[in-house]
Amino acid sequence: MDNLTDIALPTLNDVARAAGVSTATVSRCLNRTGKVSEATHLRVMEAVEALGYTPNFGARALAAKRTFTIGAVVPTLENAIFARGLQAFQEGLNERGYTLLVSSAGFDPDREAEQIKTLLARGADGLLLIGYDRNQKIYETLATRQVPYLLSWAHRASEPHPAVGFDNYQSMFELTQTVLENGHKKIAMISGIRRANDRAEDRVRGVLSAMTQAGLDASAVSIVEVPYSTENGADAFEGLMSKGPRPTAVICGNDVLAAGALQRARDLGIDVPGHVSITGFDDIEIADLVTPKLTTVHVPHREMGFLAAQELIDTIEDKSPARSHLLKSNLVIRQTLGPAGTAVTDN
Amino acid sequence: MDNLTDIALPTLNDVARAAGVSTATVSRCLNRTGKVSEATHLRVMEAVEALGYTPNFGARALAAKRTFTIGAVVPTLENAIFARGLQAFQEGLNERGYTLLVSSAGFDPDREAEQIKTLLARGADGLLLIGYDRNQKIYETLATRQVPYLLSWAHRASEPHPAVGFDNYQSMFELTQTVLENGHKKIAMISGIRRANDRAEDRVRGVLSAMTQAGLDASAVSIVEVPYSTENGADAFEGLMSKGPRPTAVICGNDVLAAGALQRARDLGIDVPGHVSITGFDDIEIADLVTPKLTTVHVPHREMGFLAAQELIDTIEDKSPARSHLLKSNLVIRQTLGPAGTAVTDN
DNA sequence: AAGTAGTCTTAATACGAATGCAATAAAAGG
DNA sequence: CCTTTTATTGCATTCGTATTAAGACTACTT
Repeated sequence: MDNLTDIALPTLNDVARAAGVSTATVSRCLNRTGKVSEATHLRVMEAVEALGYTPNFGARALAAKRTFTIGAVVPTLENAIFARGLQAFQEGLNERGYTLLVSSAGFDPDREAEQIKTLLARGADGLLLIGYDRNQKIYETLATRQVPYLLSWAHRASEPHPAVGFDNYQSMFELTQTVLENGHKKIAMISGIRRANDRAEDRVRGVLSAMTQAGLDASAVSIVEVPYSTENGADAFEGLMSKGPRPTAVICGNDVLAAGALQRARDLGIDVPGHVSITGFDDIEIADLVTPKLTTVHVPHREMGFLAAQELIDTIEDKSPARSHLLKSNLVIRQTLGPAGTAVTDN
Repeated sequence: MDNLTDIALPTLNDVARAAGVSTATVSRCLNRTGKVSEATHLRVMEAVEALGYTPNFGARALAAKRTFTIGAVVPTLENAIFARGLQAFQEGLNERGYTLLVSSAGFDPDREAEQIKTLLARGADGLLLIGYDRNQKIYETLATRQVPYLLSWAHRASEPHPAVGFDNYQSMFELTQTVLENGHKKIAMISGIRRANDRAEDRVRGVLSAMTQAGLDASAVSIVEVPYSTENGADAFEGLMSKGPRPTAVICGNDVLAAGALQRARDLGIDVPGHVSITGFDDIEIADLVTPKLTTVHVPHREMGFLAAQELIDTIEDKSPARSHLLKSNLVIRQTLGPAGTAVTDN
């Protein structure tokens, strides 16, 4: 009666005994590997059911050196765009019998490295990482241990690492072209922190490059760099509007920053897009909910997540090198972008 | 040269050999358990560093029957409110050396049960679950296996399960009282699906109860039940406004539904709060970004996550039964709630 | 009837880390 | 200098599952 206080989980052995077979046979039943007669299979499954047996994950990983687990390290889960991409990724994995292990690194390279190590120690069969920028050592570790990995959320033709993503530079380049076509000449940008973040970096480059190509002075663009948050977007916007000559368009590194900018514009009584145009990037739900609706770049998050899942699993199972895929983003013209100079300058 | 193709990870054994000690000693160094002399400790740590050793998670779990892992199953990660609460929860866990394993069940009870099983098989030392409503069998399994668990996001004095959360019923009751104080009599509600969701259920009860207490006919409240999404919120709102006598206030089950309703109101040219008042629940970022800003109930997500982490770990380590904590939510009066009957009825 | 080719099963071992118990070395006491 | 005591360290076993090589049994061929 005393040892009722520590009921042990049923093990393979228990199932084997209950079914009157060896553990090897039970194992084979559960993994659909090798031949097992119909009758035995049935008997085993009944025992499994009766005992409520669940395989011990640790033991299984130890013995098989496979976990059917994929690890993903994202910068943050607080931005809906990653949460959504991950959702699709997870669906893709589940379809093929894999489980997703997520962790977020808070845009901190050291924490990312740590999380990757943890994921590897947990026996992840493959890894999904966001973007290219990270310590070279991490890539070396991955290569040494022969862990299949895939980068996402970015795609640079010049990089050797396999990636399923879109071109941040090109996307922002095109958005900026559209802004310029609206007659804007004084442009400002609110960017995320570029250090250790190739996506932020590429987006800034896209803006500057479009300026230069249009014959404008790229160095005249005021760039404010802040961590992604609405609060920071709002403050950065206010800063831009309060000192020096006002820009007629503020290009934001993502929708979160843009939403913050828009909110502050409203609070300050600055008309958008009458006085200032604002653009975002990502096309998260919020872009369509704010007033006026945000002009932004739609990122194919679901497609990206799904395709990444397929590609990564293919790599793991075929042991073939992963292939890169370039997906298309597209402009979503809504309401926050308007022609320059239609409003009276109240400065 | 051939076997360079399959480089094995360093094991405890490798470290032991490199440091010239036994595996037992290395293990003790790594776990700060038992006595190890300063000198050996140093030597071992150097070997660990040199080999880039990381303990094998599966093996460790198998031998120690502890994983320092907490599993959490949330309905969805697409709603920012869970993502944020989880963020705080994770921080609380990390502080005490635990790791978080998240999975989302998409509001599907069967998937939730499945995810719980998976988490247990993975050796989670404890579980965080959202709300009370789930199959009794799950609670039985948890009790049998003696897995510490904690519920969150809800708190009902009447339930025996340990929970760190707030009172959904009471919160909505108070919000509704405030709505009624604004003179509203014709109320409608857009709720999430109530089946297998005690939070949604309690929120509806809160509304009806406040009506009754104010001497109004609760059965006159039109309740539309839809899965949480802005799209559904928008459609539900349009439905409410197009048939029958229009309500003067629409109470939404959460901010996502409310944001959708608000968006559709704008698209239909219905003034908020002039013609209709709208309220939300959760107080996610979006509530402050939409125009007009959403009147809602602020949920103490960070406090909840943090406290849940502490409580759960205490339970695991002290093996004492978990204690429940009732946290306070509070009304956030913004702009979408106004007095009833100020606008001309255009119906 | 015996050999043969299969088909199923089992016994035994490996996987990597933790830990109770035994052993050793060093320090203290006499 | 020998006996106790104490501080470290090592040996050997354990955890639960996968898997290989070998054994048992069946059915078939000749």
